[in-house]
Amino acid sequence: MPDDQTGKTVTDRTLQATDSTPVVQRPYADALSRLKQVGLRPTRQRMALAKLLFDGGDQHITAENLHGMARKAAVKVSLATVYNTLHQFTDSGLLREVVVGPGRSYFDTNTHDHHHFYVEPAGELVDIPVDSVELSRLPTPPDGTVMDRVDVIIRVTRP
Amino acid sequence: MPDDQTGKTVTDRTLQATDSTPVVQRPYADALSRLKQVGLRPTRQRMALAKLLFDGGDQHITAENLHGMARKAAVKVSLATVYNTLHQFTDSGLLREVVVGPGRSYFDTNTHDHHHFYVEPAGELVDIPVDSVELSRLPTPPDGTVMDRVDVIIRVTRP
DNA sequence: TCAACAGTTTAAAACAATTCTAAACTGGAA
DNA sequence: TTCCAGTTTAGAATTGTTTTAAACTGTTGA
Ligand SMILES: [Mn+2]
Ligand SMILES: [Mn+2]
Ligand SMILES: [Zn+2]
Ligand SMILES: [Zn+2]
Repeated sequence: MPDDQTGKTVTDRTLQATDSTPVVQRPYADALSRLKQVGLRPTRQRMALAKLLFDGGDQHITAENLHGMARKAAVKVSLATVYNTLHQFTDSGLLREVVVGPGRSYFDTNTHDHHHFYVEPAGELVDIPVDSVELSRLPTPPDGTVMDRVDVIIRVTRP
Repeated sequence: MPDDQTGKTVTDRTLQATDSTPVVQRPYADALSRLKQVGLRPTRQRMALAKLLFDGGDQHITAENLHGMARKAAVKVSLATVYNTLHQFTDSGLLREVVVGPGRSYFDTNTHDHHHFYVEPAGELVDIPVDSVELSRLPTPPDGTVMDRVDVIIRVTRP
């Protein structure tokens, strides 16, 4: 049986994640299972990016930002691949894209229904728990269209 | 007394707007008064752009779009000035900027409190009257920040 | 086991939207 | 009129993203 990069098998790490640091564990298994889930080949680059994205808590990240994280983690991946991957992940529901400004788009690892504060001029996104916004009464979409999703962005500043 | 382009004075047209085509009238006076209101010099370019923007009903327009309208109307103005002007108008409250996608930003002549449908992939913005969305319960902004405005964008598609 | 091929990655160029620069111009005060 | 701060402009630069076409690699099935 051929080794992967670490020499550890997937199932090993999956089954032993019982105690300590509960938030992040089984990074390899998690990344792999996510890719399998959506039918994307687990290539070296996608695995590495998936780990960077999904290990640890939710994050709001830009393409450049993720590319920088990859460099720091000594993962060799081109910016084009970072963009490809982010879009593939978004299209398959692993990520959500949040647009806050012209030429400023974040990818959100939290795909649950929730909204955002956008802190200017810092350019920082902060989650709003879904139950702290109540959106009663929504309008009927224009004829011939169907509602895809509702984005609420609350722009805030530091005075 | 020197004529303006049309040979009509401002006050003339202001006072006679009583009947017919009620939506658009006194274009010159309107543009001028808006500029005065916010303390921007009524230059040839700003006046022309103000007319294009504020004559007629509310519109959602891009910079390129407005530049194109200016060309058609035989107004000589550079794209840089169009951008400058749109931002000055936005900063002084004459316009509102609506960001719908990375690298896609619209300027809205309707500055009242209202929301938007964004029709994809056409890239078309449609107003939602404010009273057809009810946003009960808003969250408290993060510490040290103050709420600037709430944007609701409902993304819809034609299936 | 390995050839074959579809899927993937990549450097580099291209692109689109926007901003910057530095020089020319102009509205309006004095 | 003169003068100057404010304005406009062509063109270059920047930013974020997409495209291209060639090289590479995971997976499959002989
Ligand atoms: Mn996208
Ligand atoms: Mn702007
Ligand atoms: Zn989020
Ligand atoms: Zn609008």
